[in-house]
Amino acid sequence: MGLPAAARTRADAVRNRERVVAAAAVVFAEKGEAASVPEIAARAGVGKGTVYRCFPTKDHLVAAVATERARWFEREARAAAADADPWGAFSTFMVRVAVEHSRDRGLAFSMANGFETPERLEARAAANDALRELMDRAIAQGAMRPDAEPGDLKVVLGGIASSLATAGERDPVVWRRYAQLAVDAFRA
Amino acid sequence: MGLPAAARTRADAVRNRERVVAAAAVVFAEKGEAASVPEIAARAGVGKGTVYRCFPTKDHLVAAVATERARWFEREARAAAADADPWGAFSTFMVRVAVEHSRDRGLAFSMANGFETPERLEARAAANDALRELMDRAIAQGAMRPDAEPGDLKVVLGGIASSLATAGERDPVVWRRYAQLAVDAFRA
Amino acid sequence: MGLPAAARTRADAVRNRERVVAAAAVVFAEKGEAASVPEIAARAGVGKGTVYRCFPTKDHLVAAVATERARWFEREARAAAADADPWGAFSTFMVRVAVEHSRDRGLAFSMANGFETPERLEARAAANDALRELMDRAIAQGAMRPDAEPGDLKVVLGGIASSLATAGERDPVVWRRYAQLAVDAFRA
Amino acid sequence: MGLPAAARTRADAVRNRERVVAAAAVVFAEKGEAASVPEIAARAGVGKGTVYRCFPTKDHLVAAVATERARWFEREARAAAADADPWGAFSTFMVRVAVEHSRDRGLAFSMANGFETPERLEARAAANDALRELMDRAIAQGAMRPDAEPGDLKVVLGGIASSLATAGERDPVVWRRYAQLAVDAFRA
DNA sequence: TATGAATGAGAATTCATTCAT
DNA sequence: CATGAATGAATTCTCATTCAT
Repeated sequence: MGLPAAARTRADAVRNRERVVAAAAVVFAEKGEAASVPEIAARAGVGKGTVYRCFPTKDHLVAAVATERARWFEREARAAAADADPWGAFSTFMVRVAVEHSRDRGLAFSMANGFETPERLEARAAANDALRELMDRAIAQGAMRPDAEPGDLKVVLGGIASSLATAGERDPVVWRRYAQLAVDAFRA
Repeated sequence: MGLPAAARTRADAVRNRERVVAAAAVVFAEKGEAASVPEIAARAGVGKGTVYRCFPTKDHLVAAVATERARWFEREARAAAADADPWGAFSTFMVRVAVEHSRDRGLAFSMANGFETPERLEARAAANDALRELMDRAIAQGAMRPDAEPGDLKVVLGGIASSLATAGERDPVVWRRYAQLAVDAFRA
Repeated sequence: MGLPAAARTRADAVRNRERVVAAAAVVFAEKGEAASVPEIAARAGVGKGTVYRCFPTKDHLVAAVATERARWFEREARAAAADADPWGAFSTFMVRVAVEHSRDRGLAFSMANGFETPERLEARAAANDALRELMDRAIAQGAMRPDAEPGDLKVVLGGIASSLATAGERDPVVWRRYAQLAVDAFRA
Repeated sequence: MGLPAAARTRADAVRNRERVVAAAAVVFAEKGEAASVPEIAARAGVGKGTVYRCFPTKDHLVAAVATERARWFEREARAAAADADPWGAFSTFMVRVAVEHSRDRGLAFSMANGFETPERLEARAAANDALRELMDRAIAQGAMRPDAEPGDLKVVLGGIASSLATAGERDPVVWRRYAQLAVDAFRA
């Protein structure tokens, strides 16, 4: 009873899709651009074919990872916005993102590569909006330089992330330090 | 003529080595990680075998390019140090490095990859010293945050570079803007 | 309603089988050897599993298409036999078959490939008989070479068909020309 | 002394190239379109890479086989032209070609597939010229239908060949019979 | 010593076929 | 039964590296 056959079958498929995306995130984190589909499939515990069933192309898989990341990014921005102090909110957000980067070396890679699917564009736009709100408040407060833009943050923080990720830095303390450096770059 | 055979041979070898490194720099600049040994050899006008005679591995070749870059980095730092104003010197240096990055897509790549040869380590150390001098003067002047270190610069600027390089940004004006952002991160 | 469950089910199965064969014929006609099971299933509006329920192997499906073709072949031969003039009947038949080939790129393929099922053998034998009758009358009339056999026709016409099909020739006028050439090969 | 280094090295390469083409001809003869590069390489006793070194694409390899065939075709036509009787020459040529087909099942395939390289086009044009001469003489003699063209022969004979090849017919007697049938199709 | 031919591991991708739902 | 998700063998092609000439 309950669900139609199609929906039930999908439970499995969706679960596999998620496993593939998760495995891809891990492998990208470890190998960067050199990650191969066979390895991702192996890590996910599925056959290569399954990966290609979910994602027509490797780039689509990268895009899926990136989309997931953009959504997480937005959630963090919205959560940070709860802070009453605009500059504090921004600062907190940056540090949180940096620390997450220290946990997932693939974050930087996946955010910079892959096919631009509609979902990805949408997720990115939403994240951008959330971030802009965060920044606009800090600018209105007078704490942030008036010409700052969300894109700047992606370049500066994303760059730092890829730099530390490449260097293999895993200590969150270090990441925090650089997040602060990045935050300072946005001071009024 | 005048020279003994051995000397002539060695002269040839050195010249070949240089040609290969130069060609590699160009190809890495154009193709980034996707540069292949055959293409580098062709650009250098030598056979693949010659490349492998000079460098046991592709990674050693990357290291040679990176070494060259580190030396250039040092030269730039020493040149900037000529400026009487410490903070101005630092700022100039950053912008120059950033603009060079905008011209050479392979710079970020070669600085982050490849085997760590002794020459490379040495060149890196020398560049580091030059940079530290630049920064120490700015700190003494009171313009730069006291806890800044050369490594920070590599993370911040190198990160921005890899970020912009990945995005395919070629406009030096944009690079300059981000260089300034990076400079500001070091303000006292 | 009125019918017992088993009968209804079987009716469904038969209908599915027909849909699959029809779809396969269309897809073979369009793509030739490159036709894939997924595409055939999609065109038939059924799942891949259903195709494999009807036909244990892709080759069995090809055989089914070929069987259909053999039956059509027989019908054409019988229809042509209605012509009072034996040689005219033969000639008409050849041209009709050739023109059909020009419309269906998969005809030559399906007639030359696939598993040899009993139905297929039977259909082929029936077609052969019909053709032999057509030819025997032409031989008796004295218009056709006495040693001609149905198999000859398959070689000559089928060969021309595969030749033109491979070349991608779609103009029925051209096919007609070659049909005439083939007919002449059988002149007494 | 004697040859420059480049020419000497090439002796090996040329020999390999020929081995690859020969192996390809054999494998195409056996498997038709289904022939794979790894199998061809194995048969030639070389690595896959060597095949791709000689031929940038599988289609280029097919083209090389076809080019070889076209040259052989021309030689046969020129040889047959030595016969004083035009119709006899034509007839002899057809039979010879047919019998060769009976020995090499890949002939038909390779003549109908693959990339159109300049060499191939040239070889084909030359074969065409030789054939046209043969046919023009037979037409002038009054033995051949005046509208016959070299292209017709390719369709008719090539078609018969692919038909017999597909059927796996290896008996030269049978091929001769069909060659005669084909010849008759060109009678005035 | 320089060359580039040869090699083969490995990557992306497709598709016939099986099987859990 | 029907479905389509999963599988993995096979294919084409690339490229770092070795080695005969």
